[in-house]
Amino acid sequence: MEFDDKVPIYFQIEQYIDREIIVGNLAPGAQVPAVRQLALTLTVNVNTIQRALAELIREGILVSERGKGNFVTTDTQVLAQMKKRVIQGELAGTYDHLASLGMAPAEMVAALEEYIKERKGGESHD
Amino acid sequence: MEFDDKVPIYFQIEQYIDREIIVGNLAPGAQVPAVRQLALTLTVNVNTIQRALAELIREGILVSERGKGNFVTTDTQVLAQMKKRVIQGELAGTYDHLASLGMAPAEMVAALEEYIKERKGGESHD
DNA sequence: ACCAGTGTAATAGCTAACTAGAACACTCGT
DNA sequence: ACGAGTGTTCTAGTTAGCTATTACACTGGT
Repeated sequence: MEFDDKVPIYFQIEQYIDREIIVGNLAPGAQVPAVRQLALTLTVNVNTIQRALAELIREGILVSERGKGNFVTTDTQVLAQMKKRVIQGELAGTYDHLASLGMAPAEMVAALEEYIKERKGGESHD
Repeated sequence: MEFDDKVPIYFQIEQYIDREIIVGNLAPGAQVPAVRQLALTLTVNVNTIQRALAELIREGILVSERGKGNFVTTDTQVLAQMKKRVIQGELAGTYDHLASLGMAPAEMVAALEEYIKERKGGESHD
């Protein structure tokens, strides 16, 4: 997996797992791949995986069962909150940044629409 | 100044100065505050300021004149490019993140509009 | 009882980011 | 020539993040 070297890997892994859950690749109650397996897949050290998972466990997103594995919580309330938090966080960051560039809310929407349009036009190559 | 401890301070300073230029607080040709002054204002070390400025100088956004100071370039072309790059980068990040959550472009626009609406409603407190 | 698979913890070492402090180089006004 | 203000460079030390490696603890199947 590729990481942005501007932000801690353990944090990016947290976000990665959040997304896997939101998208549905990891359903409520499902077992998360073993830490050693994740370490291989993401090509990072077990300790780094552990650090990411520890935070998710602390938040109640994951539940750890020693000797068995780590599992996605079945508390859909918690998962729904997490999803909302992730999306709101994304939008809030964009909003704040664009606002600090002197952009009005309406302009932000317009800019996003414009960006999407441009992106659709020229995404054949890569 | 407050920093996000998830990303290097020198990088956040780069972005801060980019924004000051885009907004117009730092006009083309204007002198940037002295490094020691910036260090005080932003409560970081001179070396950290230097590292941020060095990158901006490398990019041609700033021009360094030893003994005189650092100045915003008068090359409006470079500044326009920088502005576009900053805004596009912002939108691209949001787009990619939301797309990885399984969101379609139209939904992103809707989510942003929704967020703006909610924000307007409850931003009296703080 | 054993073993394979799992999570957990601890140690040691590396590097990037940041800080502190000092020294150096240049410009301008006097 | 000097001094104040500026950028530039260097050394030393701290901390956070990551890696490598090892050991420990628990579960479930045989």
